[in-house]
Amino acid sequence: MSVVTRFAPSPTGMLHLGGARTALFNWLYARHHGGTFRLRLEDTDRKRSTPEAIAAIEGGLRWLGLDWDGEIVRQSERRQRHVEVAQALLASGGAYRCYCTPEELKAMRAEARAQGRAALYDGRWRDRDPADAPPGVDPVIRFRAPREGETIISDLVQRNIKIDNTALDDMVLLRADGTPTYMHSVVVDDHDMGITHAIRGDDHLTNAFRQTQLFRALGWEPPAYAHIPLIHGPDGAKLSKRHGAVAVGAYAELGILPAAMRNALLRLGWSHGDDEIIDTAQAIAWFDLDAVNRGAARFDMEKLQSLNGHYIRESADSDLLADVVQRLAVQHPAAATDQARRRVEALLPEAKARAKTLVELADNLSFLVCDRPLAMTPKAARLLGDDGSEARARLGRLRATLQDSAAWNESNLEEAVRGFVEDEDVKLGAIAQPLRAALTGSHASPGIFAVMAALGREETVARLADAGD
RNA sequence: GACCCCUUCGUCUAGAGGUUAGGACACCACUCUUUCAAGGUGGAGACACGGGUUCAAUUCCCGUAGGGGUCACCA
Repeated sequence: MSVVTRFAPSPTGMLHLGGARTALFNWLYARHHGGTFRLRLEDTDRKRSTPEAIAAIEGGLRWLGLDWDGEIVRQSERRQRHVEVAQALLASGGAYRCYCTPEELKAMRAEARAQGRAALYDGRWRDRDPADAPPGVDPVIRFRAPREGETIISDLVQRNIKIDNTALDDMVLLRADGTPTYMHSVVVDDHDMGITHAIRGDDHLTNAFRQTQLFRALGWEPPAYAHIPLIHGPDGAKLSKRHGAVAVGAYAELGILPAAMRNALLRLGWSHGDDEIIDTAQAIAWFDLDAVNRGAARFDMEKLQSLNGHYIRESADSDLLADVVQRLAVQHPAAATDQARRRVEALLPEAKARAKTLVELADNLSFLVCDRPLAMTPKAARLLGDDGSEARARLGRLRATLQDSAAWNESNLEEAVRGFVEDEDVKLGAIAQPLRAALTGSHASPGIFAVMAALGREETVARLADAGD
C-alpha cells in the first residue's frame, strides 16, 4: 500500500513554525516512501477562515519548498459528504440527536469541574425518547461513543497509548445549524482521501482516540498516527506571538534560506546520529518516524542562524545576487544600477563567509553602493586620525601610486599595496586598516584587495581623495 | 481539577545494563590573518530527585517533583 500523508492546517492565521515542521515531516515521510503528500484546508469554521491565511499557508509551503500532490482539498467544499455520513450514522443508531442548550452544557461542565471531574457531556440525550424534544430547538447530532472498555491507538511516535472510554464523551458531529464539525470532517476526509499516515502535532493526541472510535463505528480503518511533540519558545512555553518571529514568512524577511529552515526544523525532535548538516536529499533518504523524539523541543534562533550561515556559504553567487541587490535597493536606490550590481557580484564570494543571514550579507555590502563622501563609523574615524595625520598622508601617497598602476584586479592590487608598504617601511597592517576605513567607512569588511577590485579604480581613488591627505 | 505525554551539558540531541556519557549551537582560550567573519585546535558544561531489580543503572520498574498537552455546537 502506497503511503499517503497530509498537512491539514486550519486557515485562521499565519503558517507558524510548528505547522511548518508538521508539514515538513509529512512531506519527508511521503517522499521517502515514494508516496503522496496532500494539502487539506480545515476550514469548517467559516467565520475564522480567511483568504489571507490560505495565501500565507500556500506561500509558506512554497517558500519552504514543500510541494503537495494533487488539488488542495477544502473541507468546506465537502460538507455534503460529511453530512451524509453523519445522517447514515444517525439512521443506524451510531449517533443521536441532542437538544441541550448552550447554557445547559455550560452548567454541566461547571458542575463536573466543581466535582473534580473532566468536563464531559454526560450523554443525557443518548437514550432519551425523541418525543421529549423541546419545541423550537434545533438539535446537534452526537456520536454514540462506546462507554465501556478502552480505546488504544498505536502511535508511531508515542507508542501504544490507551485511554479508558469513560474519559471520552459523545462528541458533536453536526452542529445545530447542520454544519459538520472539524472532528467529524477529519475522519471522513482522512478516509475518503485514503490517508495512510496522519502525522500531526501532539495537541491532537486526545483527538486521535475520538477519531479512532468514529472510524470504527463507520466500519473504517483509521490511519496510522504519529503525534509529534510541539515546538516551544526559548522559555519552554508553547510557541506564541510573544516569542517574536513565529510565522515562517518572518524568517524569509530576516534573510533565512529555506534550506536552512528545513534543516533546522528537521533537527527539532528528529535526529540521525550525530549528523547536523542534513540537506533535503539526504533528509528524504534518512527520514523515518521512529527517530522522532517524544519530548517538546525549544526553538533556537542562534542555531538556525549558524545553519543559515552554512547554507549561505554553500549557495551559488548567482542564487544570492538578486536577493541581496533587492535588499540593498530598499535603502540605497543606487543599488539597482548595473554598476552597483557588478560591484556586489564581485564581492559576493568574499562576503558570503561573513554573514549569517541575507540581511547581514546586504548590510556588509552596503558600502559598495553608498554615496560619497562615506559616513565613517567612530572606529573608522579613529583609524584615519585627524586631518593631516600620518595615516591620511600615507593614504594620499598610496592614491598616487594606485592612480596609474597596472591592471585593476585583486592580485595586482595586492602586489601594488605590498610593494608600497615595503617602500614606506611599514607593516601591511599600518596601511590596511586606514585604507579599509577610507574605502568602506568601517573597521571591518571583506578582504581589502577584493574590496578595491570590486569598487574599481575610479571609485577607489575618489574615496581615497575624500579621506584627504 | 481529571485524563494523557515528557525529563541527558544553557539549547538541540547521540547513546548503551559495565563508555573518559559523544556531537552541534552558544560561551571561553589559542591558532590562521590586513580587519571582521569563516576555518583549525583545545576548554568549561548534563544523565531532575527518591526507592527498588541487578554483581553492576544515567539506561529496566515504581514513586516524587517539574514541564507540556487535552478536556467547545474552535480547529
